[in-house]
Amino acid sequence: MIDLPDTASPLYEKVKDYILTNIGTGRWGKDRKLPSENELVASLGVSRMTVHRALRELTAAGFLIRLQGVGTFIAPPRPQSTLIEINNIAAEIVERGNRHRSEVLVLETIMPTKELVLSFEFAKRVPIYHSVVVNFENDLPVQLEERFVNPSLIPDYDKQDFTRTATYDYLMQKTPVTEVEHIISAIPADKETARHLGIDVGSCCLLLHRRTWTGAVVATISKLTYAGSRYSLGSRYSPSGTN
Amino acid sequence: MIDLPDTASPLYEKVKDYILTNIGTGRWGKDRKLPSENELVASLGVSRMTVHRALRELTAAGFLIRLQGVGTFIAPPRPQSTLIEINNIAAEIVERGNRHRSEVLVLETIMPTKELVLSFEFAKRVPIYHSVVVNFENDLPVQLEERFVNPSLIPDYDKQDFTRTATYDYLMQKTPVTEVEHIISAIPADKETARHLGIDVGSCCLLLHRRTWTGAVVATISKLTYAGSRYSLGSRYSPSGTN
DNA sequence: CACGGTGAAAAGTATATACATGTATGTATA
DNA sequence: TATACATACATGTATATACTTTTCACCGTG
Repeated sequence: MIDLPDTASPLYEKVKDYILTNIGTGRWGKDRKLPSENELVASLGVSRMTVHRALRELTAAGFLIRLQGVGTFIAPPRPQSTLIEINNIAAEIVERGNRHRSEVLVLETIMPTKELVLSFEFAKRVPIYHSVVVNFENDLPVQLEERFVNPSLIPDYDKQDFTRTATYDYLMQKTPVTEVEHIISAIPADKETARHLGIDVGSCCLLLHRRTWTGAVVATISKLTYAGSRYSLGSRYSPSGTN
Repeated sequence: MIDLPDTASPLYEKVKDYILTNIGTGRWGKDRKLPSENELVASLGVSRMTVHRALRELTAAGFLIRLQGVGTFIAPPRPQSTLIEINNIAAEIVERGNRHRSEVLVLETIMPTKELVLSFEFAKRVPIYHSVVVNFENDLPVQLEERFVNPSLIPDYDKQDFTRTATYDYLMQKTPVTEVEHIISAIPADKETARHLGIDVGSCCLLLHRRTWTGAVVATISKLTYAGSRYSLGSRYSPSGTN
């Protein structure tokens, strides 16, 4: 029977520490397989639920991998995935020390097209909010922002003054985002877009398509068009939080 | 008694969804206080441990704040930064079930231009590796990849066969990346690019500029050009790992 | 040898129960 | 009036138990 330290911290934390220490010192490093829950129960003298909680939290934190029916293993060092951060354009502009202004072209309630109903994953056709806003950086239009908003999650969207609060800020304030989908592509500007952004028809634009979820419900669908010559999405990122 | 959806997901997940939805729709938004565990037990007809697990996980994910003896509250909205994951193009193509092939156009050692010396943050001018590769998805060229590589970190870059190993894979294997910088923009294809990607001069392309660091040293500089009509960067992301 | 069944072992989920600990509030007493 | 105590209620932790789901190894049969 192994003794856990006699500190004030809760038992499952002690178990977590015990496991992390054993991983760190390589005691289980051989085939990278940990003792089973029941073995830990026997060797540590705590209940299975407590061991389970410790293992579950370490798994959520990325230290372990668990396979039902097989066992618990030390996770391989994190596979590299490089990330890009997409920020609130209003905040970005202000952060660069420039002036942000927006112009509301459309703010209305519409019946969604069949496509939109599908994108929203609606069971039936219900009215949604629709807004089109142009964002300016120092009086130069840089982004055309079209949004479709689920009224069941954000009820008063159509009554806001988006020349004062950015649409993004309002949405973030109103509903928690649990999931985000992004698609970035490059497209030539159509007549409408060109007019609003003050660029030539056919010139290159960045198109950022975004869907956000709150729980299982699609909250917003956005089409953000950036004048390619005036804007780029940038980020600097430390994969493993080394800072 | 409230009915939870009759899906396959475990009960605590349904409870989490139920709570997130109620937060999203603002049903509890008034004083931002949630029903107590015991109230949820009564209204949902599940055990307290199950409710507790749901609440604990949502708290860990940053949606809730809990105070012992007081109650559970909706957390203030986080400063949201949405992330896009940029993957290895070869792996992405294979994952879609398509065939990946690459053609090496250039693989050489060069003296860097003054601009590159600055980008690499070199103190003096030293030779670097330079490669240009076209990546094909089912024999359709989708990405033109130009890389400049720091030889002090990746010594044998110029001796590799990049029709077999993707440049990305080789680099990731050779040196740990501690930091990544990305800039995405939309540009018209120049003559050279158009020729390699088999598209018209002036048609829209996604340009992804990337620098990677190993410690304080710039390891690679890449210029990835995607045919705008054939490729888009996509991602789906859960801000706080709620899944 | 190939195939399928069967059971053991592992993690996953759900519940009932108990007690611990922290907070707010109301009440009795000095 | 002010302090101390009792109490109710909130979340936090720990256990015992039971059942489910998945995987794997073993074994017998064709």
